[in-house]
Amino acid sequence: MILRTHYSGQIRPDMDGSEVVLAGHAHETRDLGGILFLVVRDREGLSQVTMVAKRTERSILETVRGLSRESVVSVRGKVKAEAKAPRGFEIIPSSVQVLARADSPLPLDPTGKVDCELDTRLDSRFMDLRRPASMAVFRIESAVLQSLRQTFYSKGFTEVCTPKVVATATEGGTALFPISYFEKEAFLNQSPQLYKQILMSTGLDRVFEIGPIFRAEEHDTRRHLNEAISVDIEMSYADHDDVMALLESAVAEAYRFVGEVCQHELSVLGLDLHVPKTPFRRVTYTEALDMAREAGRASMEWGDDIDTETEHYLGSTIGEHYFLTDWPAKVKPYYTQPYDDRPEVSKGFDLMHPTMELASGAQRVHDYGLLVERMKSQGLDPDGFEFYLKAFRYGMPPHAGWGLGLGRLVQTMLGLENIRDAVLFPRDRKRLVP
RNA sequence: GUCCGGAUAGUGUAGUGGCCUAUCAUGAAGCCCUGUCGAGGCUUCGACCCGGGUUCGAAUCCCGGUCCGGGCGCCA
Repeated sequence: MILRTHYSGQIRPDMDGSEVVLAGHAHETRDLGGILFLVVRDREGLSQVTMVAKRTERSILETVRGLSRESVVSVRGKVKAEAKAPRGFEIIPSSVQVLARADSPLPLDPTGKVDCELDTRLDSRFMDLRRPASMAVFRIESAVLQSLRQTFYSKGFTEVCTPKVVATATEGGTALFPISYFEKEAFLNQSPQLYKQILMSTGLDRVFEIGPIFRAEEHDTRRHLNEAISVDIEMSYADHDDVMALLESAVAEAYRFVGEVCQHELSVLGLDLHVPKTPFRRVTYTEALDMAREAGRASMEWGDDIDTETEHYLGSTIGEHYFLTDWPAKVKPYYTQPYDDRPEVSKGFDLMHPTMELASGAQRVHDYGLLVERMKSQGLDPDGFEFYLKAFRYGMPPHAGWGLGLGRLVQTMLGLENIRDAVLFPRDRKRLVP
């Protein structure tokens, strides 16, 4: 049984006369009485199947007339070049099989004739993804992942998988999800940070991980989720400048690659992708604060975290990707390396899109004594971190790294209003299903 | 968490106290139609988030709840 020989995108008018088998969803049928059209949709597009009533087998006509929208069909037939047909060809069927019948009414309209709200779409995500514009986002996301992996492998990185179930909640200030782990208390990990760093003491030197992170924060915005995919790297014998260079080239290359391999998806979305120019502008925290103050847009003191209003002002002023560097040490985590000559300033950085933060990273503290001291000064108890600190006592190379939010990268690349559009099955404060 | 806005057929919407037996589109069922491509024409079906209150009368006003959207906060 052959259920498909060609996708829609592979059929062309010059295949006139050849037999093909299409399979997909019944996008719509148009019955004009004497002539009947069935439009079959697969992941590459639409194909029209044409049946002239007088010249078509009765059983085929009955099957197609009884077809509910979105039923799954397999159509065997001959390609006929036809100027009157969409895309210049149509299929004259010799058989039409219904592989699965769809119920009616549908939870939303995949043809796009009637709008639907994000919440409705997410409730029936399987059906939403039949809309070409929704599917295109995730085929592009896949290309972004492929590109990022290619970049990392080409630079000598090893892909790793670190645990998502962890024992300690003392990693930092963010809220973690507690879970039951046999007789013990455990948590879902908020970041692979500590494990990436432990791996730097092994001599593996360059690692990356693409995996989920979990944050139990009550945030409820169009750029936050409680489960996200983080693209994380850690690199030995490198400083913050080295990993910023890697980050900007990885991001720019992802844009370039998507533009090359996702032309169909980009045209479905009506986008003309602009590859950001590297190197990205570097703006120090102090410069950013001065810019905002001069414009009367900031009431912050040096040392405060940058608030959303200031972040948006900077983004709209700068207008392209940029790095925010040289953050006050006290607003960055304990593992962020301070400058030798001015310890109140750190080698931490954020990668910013004009609309939001995409990534944050730093050169890390690799000196055991300094790390313990920094932990204590941020109110953490080093005893809870023994599994981590141990790796710093037996020869830890200097290293640096970053974590990049995949959803935000795709969201900003495609100009999506809500990060939920860029995640197949988003998890937020309210949504746990599907 | 907080502020602002919202919730009407399966979906998307109109409707600011009586004109609502609730609009339109899409959909579904049926009929007509040989080139549709958001096909067209005709008929039919299908809805006011939940609970209280005000009023002669509530989809509409008030209170509480639930859910949704946006801003901010939170996000080492």
